[in-house]
Amino acid sequence: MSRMPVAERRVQLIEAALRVACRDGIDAATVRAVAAEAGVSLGVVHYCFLDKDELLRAVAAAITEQNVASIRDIAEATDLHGLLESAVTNFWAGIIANRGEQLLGYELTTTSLRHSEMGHVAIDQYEGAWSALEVFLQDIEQGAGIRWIVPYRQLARTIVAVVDGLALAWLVDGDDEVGRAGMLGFARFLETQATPSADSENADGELDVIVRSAVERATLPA
Amino acid sequence: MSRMPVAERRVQLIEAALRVACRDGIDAATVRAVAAEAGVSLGVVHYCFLDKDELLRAVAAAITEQNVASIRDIAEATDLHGLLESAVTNFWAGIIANRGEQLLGYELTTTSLRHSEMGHVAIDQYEGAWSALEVFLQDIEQGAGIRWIVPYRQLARTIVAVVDGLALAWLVDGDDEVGRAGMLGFARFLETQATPSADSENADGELDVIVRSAVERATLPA
DNA sequence: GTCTATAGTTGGATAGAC
DNA sequence: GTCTATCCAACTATAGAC
Repeated sequence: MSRMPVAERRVQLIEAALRVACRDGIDAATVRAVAAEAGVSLGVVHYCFLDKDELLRAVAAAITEQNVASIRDIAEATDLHGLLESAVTNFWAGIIANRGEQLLGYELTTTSLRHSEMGHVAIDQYEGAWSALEVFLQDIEQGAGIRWIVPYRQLARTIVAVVDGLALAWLVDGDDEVGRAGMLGFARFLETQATPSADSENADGELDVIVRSAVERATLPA
Repeated sequence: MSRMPVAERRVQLIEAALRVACRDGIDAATVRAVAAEAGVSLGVVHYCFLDKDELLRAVAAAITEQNVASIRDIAEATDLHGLLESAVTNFWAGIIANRGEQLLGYELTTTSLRHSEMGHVAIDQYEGAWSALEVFLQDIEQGAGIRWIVPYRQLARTIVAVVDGLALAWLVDGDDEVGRAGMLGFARFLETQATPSADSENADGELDVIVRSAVERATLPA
């Protein structure tokens, strides 16, 4: 464990803090617990980070980056329906596979909103998610040959809000299936927010989507 | 301050704890801080409550009851559109008027999900909201002469999820107007989940609603 | 019933040996 | 750079005086 460059040591400690906080909650992520998890002594943490809050901010940044990355990793598909369905399914699977991390995200948000030492953490979390989703929505327009009928940012905020709500409810009652159904229902709603783009290569198939959706009316269950 | 029945003293302490926690966050609601806020000495709190967690559980119950009550207090209106619009507007106003309490609700939820001592708090919060909304949805059916085309519970869960998501985003970025717009957009979506009931007294007017909504497509902004 | 005093823990941060 | 020892603050909880 000895003789390690500071930069490397920092990532080691951030990973240890992430493990502890995901497993036992943000309150359990004390400097002592993180040091023990990383197998280093107490002083090392204070040598690598100014104080506990700087360590927690680094952990929050790591989680946000991870969330943003998971938004980018979306399966490709030819039509809008299949694309949204697979995107939503994959995204939900990523959530329920990391309960501790998901919960930690909300703990970090509320902590940031209370304590000024945690400064911009909450804003960075949401700004990161909103921005990544804007890019994602633009990519879909290209890939599926559609145009969104509401502004990117507005739609991005809606997606984050619905996912947050479904994730919170799932954290509380643990019902995987209800959550998945809610996400799929939301995907159907999203279809109604798209219209075939003028320069679409397969405008006919896409037109079919928008017509169906207007008739069937999207059910947005949870 | 002296000579007060225990039951009365308990509500006094719960109110003090609520004030402190709303103002400074759940971590700041220590036994000491609550005692100081209530103007009693440290020992009194431990005399009225078994331990700190019992006090916090009582605070959580008070908040949940308050939330449930705010769901019941909904302005009356003749048609579905006006009813949903006023309900949503009033509800949102209640949220942004109590930022601290709203944030405390999420702090209590995450705390409950981590610490077994806080036991059923999170479940009680959501079960309470879901149940109250089920009753609300049934009342609307009577009042507006409609039938919901999805099960009560499912729709109730959707409402809680969307409100949670919008409230969280508002807590982070503080944009009252975007939040209000999101709520109103969601109200328009809810209209598409209703159909005129067979025994409606003014079936013609209600039919108009469902036809409009199917054509205009609900925009659910945030 | 109420208050003071204090026990017993925990955790952030630092000083100083190695 | 790393570890041990230690300080100091804040908190829960209780014991015992009044």
